[in-house]
Amino acid sequence: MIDHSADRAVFRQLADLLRNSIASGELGPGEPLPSELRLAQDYGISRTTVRQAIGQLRTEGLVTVDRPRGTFVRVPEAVQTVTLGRGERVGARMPTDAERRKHRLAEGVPVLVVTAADGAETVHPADRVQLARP
Amino acid sequence: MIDHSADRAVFRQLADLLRNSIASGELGPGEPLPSELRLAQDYGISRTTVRQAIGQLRTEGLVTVDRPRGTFVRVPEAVQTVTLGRGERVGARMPTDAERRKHRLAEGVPVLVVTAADGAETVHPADRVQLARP
DNA sequence: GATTATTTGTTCGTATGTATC
DNA sequence: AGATACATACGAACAAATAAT
Repeated sequence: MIDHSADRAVFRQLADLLRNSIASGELGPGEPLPSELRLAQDYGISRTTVRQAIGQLRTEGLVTVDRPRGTFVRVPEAVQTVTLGRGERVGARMPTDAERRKHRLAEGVPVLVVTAADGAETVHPADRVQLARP
Repeated sequence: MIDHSADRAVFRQLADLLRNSIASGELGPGEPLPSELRLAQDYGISRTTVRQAIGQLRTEGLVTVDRPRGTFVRVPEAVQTVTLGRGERVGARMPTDAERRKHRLAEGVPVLVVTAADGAETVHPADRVQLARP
């Protein structure tokens, strides 16, 4: 499973394995990942390396951590559709730490930024909002 | 500058300091951050903790790393505006590791996902593309 | 061109804290 | 109370790539 002589870093290899398990449905939404200690023992690597791999998946928005219960495959949020006004433009970026706390955003979730004609910006959590052209 | 007795983790405090320096323009686009070793010495913390702070800024898309030259404040990309087709919807999410490499996306950059009426999805790098309602 | 110094990347180990079961 | 699990922080070592001498 893990190839220590490979070019790709061990933590990236583990992230790939876990990502594939999620993509294939082997690890479904809401299901827990094995604990960090368990993964470390199973693959014969340190807990530090396991945490790097899980950190990768967190930044990708694939898993959420409920400390100290465990790490779980993210469950998709209900998506609300917002209609775009005339002449509005849409961009996306990562929120800052302060924005994350303010809007209670999960890790790895971008924000949609809607810029009105007058330059006013509105921010929407990208895991709960989709924008539609009428 | 750093309060070890504070509630907020040391690496988050350092991330806040650096983020403020960037927001204020004290550290302008393209300018290098002090080296990890330098930051560790200046603030009397370990390099591990410095790396956590910089990792935070990387996931927020504020800095890019050019190894081993250093870590730099990100320079904004030229934005291309794409017009939305009729009935198309727009979402955003973080790219997977594979998508990042495929589209040569920098860290901390989300993708805009345009879903057509027939369900077909198109992906745009959010640092170079803005969507407009005609 | 070769060597050295610098800087980030990866990985290990250890310890302590905190919240949950 | 005790075990479990994630968070934070320290230290150390080596690799790899670039820059400087």
